[in-house]
Amino acid sequence: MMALQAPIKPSVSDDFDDDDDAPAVFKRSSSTTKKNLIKTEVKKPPSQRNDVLLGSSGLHSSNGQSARSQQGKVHPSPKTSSMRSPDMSPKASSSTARLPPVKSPPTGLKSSKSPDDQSRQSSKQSSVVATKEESNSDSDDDKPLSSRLQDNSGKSRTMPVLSPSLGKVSLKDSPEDSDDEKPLASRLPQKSYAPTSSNNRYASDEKKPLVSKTQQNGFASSKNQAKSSTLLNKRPLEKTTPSDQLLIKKLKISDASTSTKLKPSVKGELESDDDDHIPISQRMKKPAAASASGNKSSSAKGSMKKVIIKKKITKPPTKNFKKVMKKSKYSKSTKVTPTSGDGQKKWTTLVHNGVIFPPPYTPHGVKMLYKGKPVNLTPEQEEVATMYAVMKDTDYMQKDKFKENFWTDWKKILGSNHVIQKLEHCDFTPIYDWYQQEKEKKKQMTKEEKNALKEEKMKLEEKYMWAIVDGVKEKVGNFRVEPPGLFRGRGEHPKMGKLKRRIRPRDITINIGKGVPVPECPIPGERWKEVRHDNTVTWLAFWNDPINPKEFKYVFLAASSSLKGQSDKEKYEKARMLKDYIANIRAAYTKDFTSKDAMKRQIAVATYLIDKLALRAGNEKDDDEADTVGCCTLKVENVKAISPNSLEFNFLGKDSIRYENTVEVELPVYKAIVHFQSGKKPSDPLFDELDTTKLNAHLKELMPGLTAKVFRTYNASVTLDEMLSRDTKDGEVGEKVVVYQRANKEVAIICNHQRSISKSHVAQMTRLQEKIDELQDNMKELKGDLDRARKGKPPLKDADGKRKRNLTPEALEKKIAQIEAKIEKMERDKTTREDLKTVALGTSKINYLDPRITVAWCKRHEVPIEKIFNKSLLAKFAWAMDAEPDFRF
DNA sequence: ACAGGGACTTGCAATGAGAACC
DNA sequence: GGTTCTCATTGCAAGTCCCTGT
Repeated sequence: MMALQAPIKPSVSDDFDDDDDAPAVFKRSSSTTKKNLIKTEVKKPPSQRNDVLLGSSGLHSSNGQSARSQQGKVHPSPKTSSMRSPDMSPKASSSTARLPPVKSPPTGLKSSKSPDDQSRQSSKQSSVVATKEESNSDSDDDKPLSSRLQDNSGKSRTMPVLSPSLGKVSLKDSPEDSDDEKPLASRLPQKSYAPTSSNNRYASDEKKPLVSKTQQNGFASSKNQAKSSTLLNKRPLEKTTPSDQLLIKKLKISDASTSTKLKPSVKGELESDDDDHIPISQRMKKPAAASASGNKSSSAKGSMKKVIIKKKITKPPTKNFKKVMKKSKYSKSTKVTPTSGDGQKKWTTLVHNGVIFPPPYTPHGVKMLYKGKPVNLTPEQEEVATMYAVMKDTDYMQKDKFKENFWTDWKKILGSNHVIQKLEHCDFTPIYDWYQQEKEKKKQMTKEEKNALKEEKMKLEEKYMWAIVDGVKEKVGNFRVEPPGLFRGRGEHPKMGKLKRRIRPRDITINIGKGVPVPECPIPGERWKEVRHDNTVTWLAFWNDPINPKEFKYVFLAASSSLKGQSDKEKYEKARMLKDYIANIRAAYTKDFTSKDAMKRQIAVATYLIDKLALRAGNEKDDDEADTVGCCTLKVENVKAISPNSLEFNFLGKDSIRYENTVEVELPVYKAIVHFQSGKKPSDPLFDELDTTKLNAHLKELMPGLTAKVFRTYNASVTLDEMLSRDTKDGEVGEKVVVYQRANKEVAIICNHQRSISKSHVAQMTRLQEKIDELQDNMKELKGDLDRARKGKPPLKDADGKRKRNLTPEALEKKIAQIEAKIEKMERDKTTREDLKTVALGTSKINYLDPRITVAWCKRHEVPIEKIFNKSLLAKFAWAMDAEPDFRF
């Protein structure tokens, strides 16, 4: 509950500023999350991910290594899994060396009934397989990538896109639900602009359900459209074009032309907005369009137009307040501008209301015990004690580092003469119990009460939710200032448990358009640290992170905004561009595996790993962060060479998620790794000549704008595109969705996106099995009845001794068939669930899979887009909704 | 070259809300 | 109609990578 908030008093906070520095040394003992723990502790089976939590309870076992030593830490034995191959490039497989040989057959989810590991493993393999289909494998692998690649490229590529499709696109015939109005507006524009490829129709307001709109527009849903789409399934053959280059350039270029925007906003609009709302719809950046089409520049500019929409709002009664909108005056025009590059102008006018602060702390007065006796605490002291008390059943309480850091900070607030002298003698239970009660009370509130609260909160926050960027109303992402709390670092973070002090207005820098009113500081008597008018950045506000004052916390627009959409699109365009370069890049690094120049050799091998395994770049980290690594920071101990040519990886990556994988690599790579390791200690860097700056500088020579992370996007999207086109068969929508999920899962595995097993997983599986058993018994009985019925006998009595209805054999057969189908479906669910228990599909969907692949596939196969994208993804990917059915990554 | 500031993307977990279930 | 389950949304930590000043 809210109890935790603290008064704005500075006190707490200030003190801590300085001490961030925690001790440099820390041990990495247990892992933080369960996962981690587990991972470490348990050894898992083969699959890479292994890890996850199995049983663990949360204890941590610490291995106790010091940070530095950490390097030396030992990991559990790795398991080998097969790997997946990275590249799944379209054709893939074969050639790619990347892929490891797979042994097992691919198969889908079904197959995987096996136990987890297995399944997981299989899955990976499957991927591989897939790719390999043709397979062959190994041999090829070895071959020069280039060669393979070439193929790839040749085949699949499509470069197209550029042209916008005009007609097709969006249409939305369907009336919108509620707001027709809006939609129209939005739609119209699109069409009109058509040429641009993407126009975003963006929903204008987030408030409104984008979904609906999109849906409507959407393709799949409507038959008609669908049809049309189906027609074309062709994929463009075009090849790469210079356009790419342009694209790149554009990236850099600033868009000078900013377009016009419509009415710049006026001041106050936001506030007032009550009346208006609605946003804009479409905006898209034309740039995109442009990009797509090769020359973007010119066209882009020209095309802008603005649309204005007016709408009225219907304010829904309370329930939907969220959706309420008003008519908006801001419309969006399509403006050109790309914005990508840095230094470039990102906006012309920017109006917003700043940020909202958490409420001050309200003391609850519940006394904790010290050596069994109640203690009086000041509100400041109580606030921090409560933060700690509330974390009683988290894994953090098992960590000495957490407790130590907390104690250090809390002690400062208590003062040296306080009765409380040792954390061990503290008993926070009374506060914990009070907290649980509050939680319970909250849960018990009636719907009306809950709604009233919600509405109240909404009222308070509404004005902060929106910004007007170049005349268009856009949702703000995180307008709430982070409340004070105990820092929850992931993994063995040396600063876990430290007090994250309250942020005050004087910590915050506001960025807003010139000439518009500066947001009023919500806390009387205080003021902002600074007000800037920097239109080369997209943040609306920032403050220094209290835990690490060198870092910042920014307030940005929401993912659904056009600014974000634009850069998202650029990201994918860059990854698509890589398609045209990948063959040469692979050829080049393959050649350098044996270079005499050590740095070159390291760059080659690192690039290979990044390409093949989708590893992250691996920037250097400070000692006051969790000890995790990426490609460039791999340590000798993280890779084990297994003769004749396999590498076993085992390290903690981003978020301290363990990466475990054993892969067969090309012999020169194997030899190079062995060489890099020779004469080094386990904790020494594997790539001693390398860092991400050098690596990226090199990549940029191969393709403009290329950096290590582009490979992840590329491999993820290529894999999806390929699997979808290869595996989608005619059939029911549900089956197609399964194909999609399978591809999505493959990508998640490639990217090592994990999630912890839910607490109820086992119970759920058990329940499912029980149901299946029950159905099976049921079926057995029916079969008996069927036999009897065929012989003209009446059915036996049921378990309760009651008489059953006398059914005809036909009826019984039908019933049996139904149950069989049901059982089958449940078995499938069970497998899928088991299979996905540690795989997180969401991250790749949000960050790595080009939404146009999905949109095009949905159009081609008449799958409603809402089956794949939820409401927020639809909003985020509004820029991709008019992808042509034949779009290929 | 390089360290470090700075801006933005990516990622898992916690929350919350709605759907399914009993 | 309340409870449990699911899935979407939010929160914020943790990466990547660019850029600048020295």
